[in-house]
Amino acid sequence: MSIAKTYLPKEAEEKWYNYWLENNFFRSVPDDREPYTIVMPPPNVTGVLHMGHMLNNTIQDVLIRRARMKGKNACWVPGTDHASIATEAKVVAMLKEKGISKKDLSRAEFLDYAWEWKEKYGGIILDQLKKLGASCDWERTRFTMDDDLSDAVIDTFIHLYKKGWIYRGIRMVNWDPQGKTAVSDEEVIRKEVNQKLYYIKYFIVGSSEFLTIATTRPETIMADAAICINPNDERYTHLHGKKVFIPLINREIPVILDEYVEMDFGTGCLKVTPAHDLNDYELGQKHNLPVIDILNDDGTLNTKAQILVGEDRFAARKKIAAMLEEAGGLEKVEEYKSQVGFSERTNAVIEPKLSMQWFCKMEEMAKPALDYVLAGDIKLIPEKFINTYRHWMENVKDWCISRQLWWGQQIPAWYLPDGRYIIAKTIDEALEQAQQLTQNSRLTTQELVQDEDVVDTWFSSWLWPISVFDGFKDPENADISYYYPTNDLVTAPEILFFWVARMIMAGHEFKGKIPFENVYLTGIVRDKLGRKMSKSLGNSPDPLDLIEKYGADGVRVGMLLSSPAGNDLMFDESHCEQGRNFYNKVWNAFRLVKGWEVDDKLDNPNQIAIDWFESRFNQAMIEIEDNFVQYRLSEALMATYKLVWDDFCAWYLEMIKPVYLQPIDRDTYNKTIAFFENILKILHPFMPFITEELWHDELFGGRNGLDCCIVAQLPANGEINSRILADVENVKQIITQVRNIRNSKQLSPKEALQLSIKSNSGIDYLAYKTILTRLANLSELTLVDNKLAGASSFLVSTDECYVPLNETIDPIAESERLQKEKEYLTGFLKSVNAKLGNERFMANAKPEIIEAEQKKKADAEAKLRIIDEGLLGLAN
RNA sequence: GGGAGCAUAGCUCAGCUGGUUCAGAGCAUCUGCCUUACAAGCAGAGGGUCACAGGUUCGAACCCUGUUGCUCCCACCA
Repeated sequence: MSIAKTYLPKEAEEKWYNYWLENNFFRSVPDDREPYTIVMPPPNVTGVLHMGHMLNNTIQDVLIRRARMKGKNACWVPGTDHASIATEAKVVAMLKEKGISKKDLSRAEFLDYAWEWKEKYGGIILDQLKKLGASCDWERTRFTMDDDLSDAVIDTFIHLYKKGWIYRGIRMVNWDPQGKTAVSDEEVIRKEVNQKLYYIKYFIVGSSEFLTIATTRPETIMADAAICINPNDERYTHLHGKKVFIPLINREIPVILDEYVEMDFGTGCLKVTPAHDLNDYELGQKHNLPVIDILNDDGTLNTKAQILVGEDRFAARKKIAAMLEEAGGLEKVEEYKSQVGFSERTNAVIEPKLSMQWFCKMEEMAKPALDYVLAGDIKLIPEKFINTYRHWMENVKDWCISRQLWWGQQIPAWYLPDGRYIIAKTIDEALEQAQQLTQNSRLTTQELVQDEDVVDTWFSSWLWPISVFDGFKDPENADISYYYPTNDLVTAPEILFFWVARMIMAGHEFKGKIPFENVYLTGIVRDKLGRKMSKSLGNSPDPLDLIEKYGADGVRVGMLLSSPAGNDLMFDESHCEQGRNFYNKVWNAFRLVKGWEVDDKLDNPNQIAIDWFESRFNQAMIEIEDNFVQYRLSEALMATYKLVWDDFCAWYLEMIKPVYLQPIDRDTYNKTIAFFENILKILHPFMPFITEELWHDELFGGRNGLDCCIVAQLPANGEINSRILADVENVKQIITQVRNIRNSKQLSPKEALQLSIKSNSGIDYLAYKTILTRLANLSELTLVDNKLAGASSFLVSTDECYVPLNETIDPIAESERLQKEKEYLTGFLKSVNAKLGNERFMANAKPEIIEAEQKKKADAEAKLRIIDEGLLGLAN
């Protein structure tokens, strides 16, 4: 039977994922063990797996799997977010294709379609995560619009309302004319855009004079309520108290005075349009100006505009400009760069719009949430985000939580015929309260109208760490008591405010506790050119294609290889290739060991190699653990990678590998299998599939049933023999040097060489004879007391090594080589001596540093002596 | 406009409270090898005035100041 040279992951991936599922390895229920919990940032139901998800969920899975293998009760809760705007937009588009308009549907009918859509497409992204190997407890899968979770949303709304933290008011909000809803400040993305600055003439009433204002939005002139100038602006004192005509529609508006206007910006005259600009609104409030809203919800002009009614705002802009031009009302047009807000969800240009919305007060909730982070109760990784977080929390603004949509939790406000409203969970409760309020017991539910709006999606996801464990329905239930607070949250810095900050607030407000201990903020996945990977740019590879090509293990390794926390990840497919090469290396190490035959009669000649690797492994375990503690996952992986590839494959296996077709002794064999098993364990969190596949191979005892790698326990810390580690370093150097001689003399690797060592360090190289002979391909190894003339020589620490060759050594060249080395050592020694002779150094440096310097000095002096002897020998 | 961060080999990044380890890793590169585990491999090698300019220090990639370039976050200048 022969085993393929390359490992093909596909079959194993499906087999083992199903096996894990069938045997409930992902399942977590409270027990005596210590819990380790992660709640997955719920991806949007509309989402398709992208590289950001891949990175995020790979990290979470590595953490979860490692915790599981450390004996913790690991629970990873998956789920999806209903994403009201995005989903509603998708459903509207889907209906449009069917020839159905949202307007023609009742709310209930629309929601039926939406749920149908969700059932059909909403699970796709979670299924994709399974391909990656995500070991979530799928039985705990939640959706932010599950009945329980929606109940929690309504309950918290009522709770906060009762506290006086939720209120209703007319405010200037960010209006998304495409989604036809308000969005929160955080959902507005500002981008610099090239615009035109139009200079428009406003004629003064009763005069042929005019003033000029500069605006980027000429289509809003019909909504102007005043022109504002700075009272100190001497250019315009003659305009005080005057009125001007709005061009084209000739409506009279006053000239008002306010120091808000910058004299040296533009023309120093500002058109005040309270309905369409936040500052203008405030200015309007101050000066009692009327609010003239000339826009419909979809961004077209309404009848109040008087002209261009029904035209889209951007079409109207061009037309107004043309009309002004024609009427001679346009002085000039300049190119101008300015910030424009775009909707995060629909990418439409945000329109400031005055409307009645629900708000949630933030100030009091922000305070404790900030304190948790500043006090270190919650750690942000990397720490640099603490500053950003603080800045936001200290300047937090009230949260506009209502959305003019149907997909989501409907606001539990019930309006009475007289316009007053009741906040209640059900219509019956509302009726009861309404009857009391109005003293009218004949009031019926027919007369109550529920608020049409739904709450912001984040108003449900901020409850996620609590609501997934039913912490609202049943605050003391076994799950929430056991799993909450969760341990790690892995998410993108982009949603630090949207989500992370608000979860902390909710955790404090509703549980009196932090929701998680550590927040690992991943970077943004970018392409090689540094551009953010996005669907619209088309620069993002399809993760499923990558898995198909490199295997899930390969992609996981690829994602992790260069992704330090908080730093952006320049994604390069070659990393996945490296991941694939890596598991193939493991596969081939397996093939090697698998091919060995054991002879029980043989003695073990490899004890020293075994002792060395054991120490090396234990050393690496500490290093890896340390990296995990610091959330340096890519470094933990790299340490593992080097341990497996370099130490285990390139050194250890080569040291003990029997000659072709020769059997191996029982002891070495068993120890090697044990090492390999440990390697499978530490690799498992990174590469779950191949490790599980090998774990069950006959080589490792043909395990079956519940004995799986996924639940194997990581090896305990073992002893580290630093002496052997140091000695082997010398041995390895000698091997490399001999190979180097062979290489530089262009000798065949097959040609065995003689090696003589004069061991000044006291290392007994004969103990390493097997290793040296095999790896350096020696015909003979001897220890000598004297220098060997006429041989190629090199120094490893203070040990002199001689390789006699069938050629005469050129004494001049050799002398030059030694001279060069001597020069370096002398210089080095000089600097060390300078330090040791420096009073200030001796006074200020730490003792261990001084000690290290003294050791360096001794080493360098010893080497110098040896070189001098060599030079002397050559001279004779 | 305010704030934060980054700048180290061709690329992606380490470099912990300043101490020579003539600055490290992985990948890529170059040379030689199809050596019976692996060419998705093996062996070996080369490669950096640590962005620039000053300063502090016995000593600076690391601390301070300035300059340049880049990134991100926040902000209502028409």
